[in-house]
Amino acid sequence: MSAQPETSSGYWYATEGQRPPALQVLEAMRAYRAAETAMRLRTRESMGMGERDVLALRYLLEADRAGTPLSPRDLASKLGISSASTTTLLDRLTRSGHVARRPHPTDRRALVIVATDEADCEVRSTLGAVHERMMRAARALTAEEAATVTAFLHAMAEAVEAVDEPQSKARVEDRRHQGPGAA
Amino acid sequence: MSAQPETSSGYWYATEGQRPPALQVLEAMRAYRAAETAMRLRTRESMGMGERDVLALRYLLEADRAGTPLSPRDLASKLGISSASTTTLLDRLTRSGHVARRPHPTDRRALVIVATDEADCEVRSTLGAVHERMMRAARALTAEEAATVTAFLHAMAEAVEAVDEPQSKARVEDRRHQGPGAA
DNA sequence: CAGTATTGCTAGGTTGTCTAGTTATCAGAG
DNA sequence: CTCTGATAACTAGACAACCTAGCAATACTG
Repeated sequence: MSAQPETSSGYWYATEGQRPPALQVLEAMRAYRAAETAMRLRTRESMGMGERDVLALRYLLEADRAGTPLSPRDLASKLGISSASTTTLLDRLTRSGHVARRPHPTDRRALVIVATDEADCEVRSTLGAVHERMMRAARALTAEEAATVTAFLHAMAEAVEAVDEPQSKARVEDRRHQGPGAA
Repeated sequence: MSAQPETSSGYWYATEGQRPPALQVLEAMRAYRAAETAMRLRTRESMGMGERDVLALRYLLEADRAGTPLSPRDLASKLGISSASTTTLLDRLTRSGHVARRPHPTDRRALVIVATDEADCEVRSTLGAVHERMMRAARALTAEEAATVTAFLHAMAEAVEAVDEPQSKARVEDRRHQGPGAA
């Protein structure tokens, strides 16, 4: 976690005891990410399921609430896994009592996956509190602050999303020598 | 993994005129997380390795730069995996030429893992640009804005971290007993 | 009604993780 | 110095979750 200063920037705040605000921000991002990852791990363990199962359950609950239940196909595309994996995932979730397969009202070869009340309660008890706390923190911001944070997060998402890939997923040897020296 | 936030949000506050800023913030958080997840997936595929391998490589490079190289044991605890998994992980990374096992200077049963220059270049070329863009976005903030964002992120991390309240496990009877990743 | 597309499931194979046990080395007690 | 327990990394075997390929049932279309 060494946040070393950019040598090119030349500014260094060591004597003031304060580092450049930009570094503090990025470090806060990292800290949040770490905290979230840890939370996910705890959830995963507490519910005795894998990461994907939790995510699938969240999608299902969300869809249930929205009144647009999901089929295994929808779930597969949302999760980015294959149809076969979705079948086994639903087997797991069905066996553990979190979801149920219902026949599709109009398409007799399709299914509708519904989350059980137990799953709803369980997810709510583990993730609802977290969401509530996050919401509280977000509500504590003034409108201006919220706008600042939102804009920044969008900028970050854009920064992460913009991938200029001069090289495709070809072999690695091709780009072993181009160090952008951007550090 | 682009979803429906734009449509739903636009649909939503079109009549209201203003949506609660807190919701916008939380949605921006979600959007950022999705973008980052997608980026990780791209990186993972571009480098032809698993998620953990990339993370391990980042830890190793970071430690190398800090002058405090890691042993397999350190890596295992940082990654939260077992000693055996670490061995196979190092086998993979060694075989692909990303790291090398060196003898520990003082402890003859221990090892020191060093990342190769190729790995350094590779990670820099894939993640360096992203980091640079993030840094630019962070630097674009005024000191006040940065303070706001930092404080908010810390609040969020705290919200996510404090999850140790008693959960009702009443409905949980048929869960697995040996969850993956159990420490 | 025939032909194609789609849905979910099954079979077989790959990968990454785990637990348990082994070997080599270290550190401390006698 | 030697013996004993702890530690570091590795090996072996098993398991969970994913994938691709292919199948039966059903929907849609000409």
